[in-house]
Amino acid sequence: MKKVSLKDIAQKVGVSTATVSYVLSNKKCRVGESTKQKIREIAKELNYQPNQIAKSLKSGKTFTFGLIVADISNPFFANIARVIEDEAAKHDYTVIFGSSDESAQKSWKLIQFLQNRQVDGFIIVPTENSEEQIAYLQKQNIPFVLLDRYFPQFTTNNVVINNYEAAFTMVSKLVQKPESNVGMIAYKNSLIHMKERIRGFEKATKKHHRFIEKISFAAIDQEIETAIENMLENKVEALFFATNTLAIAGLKVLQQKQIKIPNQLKMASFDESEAFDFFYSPISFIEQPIKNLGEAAISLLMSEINSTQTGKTTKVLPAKCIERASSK
Amino acid sequence: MKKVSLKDIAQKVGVSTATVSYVLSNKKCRVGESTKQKIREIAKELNYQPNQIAKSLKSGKTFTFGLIVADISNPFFANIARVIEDEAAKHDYTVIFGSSDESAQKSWKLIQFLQNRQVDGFIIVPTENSEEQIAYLQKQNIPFVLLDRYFPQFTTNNVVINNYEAAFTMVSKLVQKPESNVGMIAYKNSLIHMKERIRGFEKATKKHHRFIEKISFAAIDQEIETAIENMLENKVEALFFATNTLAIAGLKVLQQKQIKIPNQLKMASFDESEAFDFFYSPISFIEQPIKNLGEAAISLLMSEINSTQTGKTTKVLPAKCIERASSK
DNA sequence: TTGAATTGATTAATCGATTAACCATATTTG
DNA sequence: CAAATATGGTTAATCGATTAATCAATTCAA
Repeated sequence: MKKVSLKDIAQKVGVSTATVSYVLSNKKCRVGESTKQKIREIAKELNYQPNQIAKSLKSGKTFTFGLIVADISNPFFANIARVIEDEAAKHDYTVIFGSSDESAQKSWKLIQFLQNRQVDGFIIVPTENSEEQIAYLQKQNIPFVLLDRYFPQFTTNNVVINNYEAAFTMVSKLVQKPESNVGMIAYKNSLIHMKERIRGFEKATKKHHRFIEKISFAAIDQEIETAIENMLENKVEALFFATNTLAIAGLKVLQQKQIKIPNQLKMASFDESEAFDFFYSPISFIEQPIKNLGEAAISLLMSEINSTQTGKTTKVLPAKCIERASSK
Repeated sequence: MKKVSLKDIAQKVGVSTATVSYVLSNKKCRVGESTKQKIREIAKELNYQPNQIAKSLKSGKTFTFGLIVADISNPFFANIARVIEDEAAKHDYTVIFGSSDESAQKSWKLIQFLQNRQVDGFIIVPTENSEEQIAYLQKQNIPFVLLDRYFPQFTTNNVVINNYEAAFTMVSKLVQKPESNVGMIAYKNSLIHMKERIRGFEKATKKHHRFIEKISFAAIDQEIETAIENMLENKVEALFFATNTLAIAGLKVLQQKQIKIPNQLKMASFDESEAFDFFYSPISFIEQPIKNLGEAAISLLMSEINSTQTGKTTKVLPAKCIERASSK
């Protein structure tokens, strides 16, 4: 069965499509009450649903946002996606999402793909080496907000957390004994959020012997094992993980090696994970304000779209250190 | 800067938009080599990107699927969404998703929303009381596949797991001592997947004293506590959870009450969770073949769209019982 | 040399909804 | 009573890409 269009209603009522359009869109226009009623009646009877594609073509607006995250199957991003979905719905927007897998190439493909579908704006968790993509969006005057990370050299709308302070605070608590060996496991990644987390770690460990291992996103499982082994060889007494994914992978190795936490090794991590709660000694972690992040992103994007703001805004939200058994 | 259209290229080259369209879509049509070259050149220079909205309006196809899951922030659905995204991309389709929160009303809104955006097909995790929605899609001849659950009274394309067998197998292992008290915590939900899981539990506990508590999805945290307390009062020796969400919520209560697993209480659950691995006695669980589920769903949907199949198909995939310390 | 065939490109309709501009009647107003 | 103003609608262009139908100019065959 083909979809019902304005034309079908117009024919059945015996008026032009224009009249039908005026009535159904409640435009203040001169149409007789009886015709109005009849049109509404028939529209309901045929269960008329306006074709948004046609509307979009005419109006140039799709009421759709593109959301590009690193990986939707990562709980952090899935949760953010959920918040963004809900917030967007409040403004009658839908969300189309895609995962970049931290690959600039995939990210670029997604941007083009979504742009061809005329999304009204983007929320992007940018990958390494995606600077030209950001420049492109800027040049095209497409509204967008960067999330979780950004490029300091560009003036863009950003929503991030205070990575440096959060890392500093957490690590300070973790490594109270000076002169001891301490370690951090991070991603091999030049993006600001990672740099800031490392900077926070370094600031907090000035008086320690520190070891930093950098893992590449694409080969976590392989690289994490050697990284952990190196840490153990260096006899670190405290270990800080830059993300939940790294921590989970690391914990698996530590468990295999039967390292007791926190007795043999104290630890803490960025981000949440249900697993952290159920570990025999609950893992200390830095809780990101996911709901606020999503809300801020949509709010910024909306004001960008409605051009209610001049210039660009960077929102820095505070993360919370949750100290538990693993770091004491 | 406005987007580049066929018209812009046509003007710059000095030909009609028709010619440009023929050249850029590689239609076998009589156009001179020199004009072809020039058009391609200018198109590249202006970075022409076809407007998919316009294409869609003309062709009636959007190369977009609508995916409705219960909750994208649930790892099970997030993982499935990821697989579906990747599989769809292989066929050059995008995915628009939404969360129904197990509410038929929200689900209906999403369906209408997505249909107005002319998605070419749906993958739906149906909620309770959404039978009319399924009937509607059938009447409208819209291609769709039901995932995780389905309605036996409708002949539809379904992709599910063998809930009954999986539950039976797992529970059989869990409750080897006959005559003992055993319990199951499920959702208050009449959908087939839940019924089947309960049926499997009942089949495996014929010779036991069994207790079943049913929790409503919207109030897990409140209801799970009393449910667990009831179980403890009834002195159950083994407890089976119908989903990972229930298990996680239940474990939190059990931990509060300092119940030792499996010494005081053996347990197992449906679905995976990272938390299961890190619990002091790793939780036994039923592993769903997420990748296969997503692949099967897209594969069915594609063959429905290309009408390469007659009639409807139900794919039942086997789930795997992973036995670990918690159930021994 | 004239009709047929080939080449290279244009015209115009179409998808569905919107909306400025216009056209009939009917009703007031001066 | 003629001119002005409402009232109730219709026409046609538009958004951008596609494509059947057509046209003009050239080349070829008879």
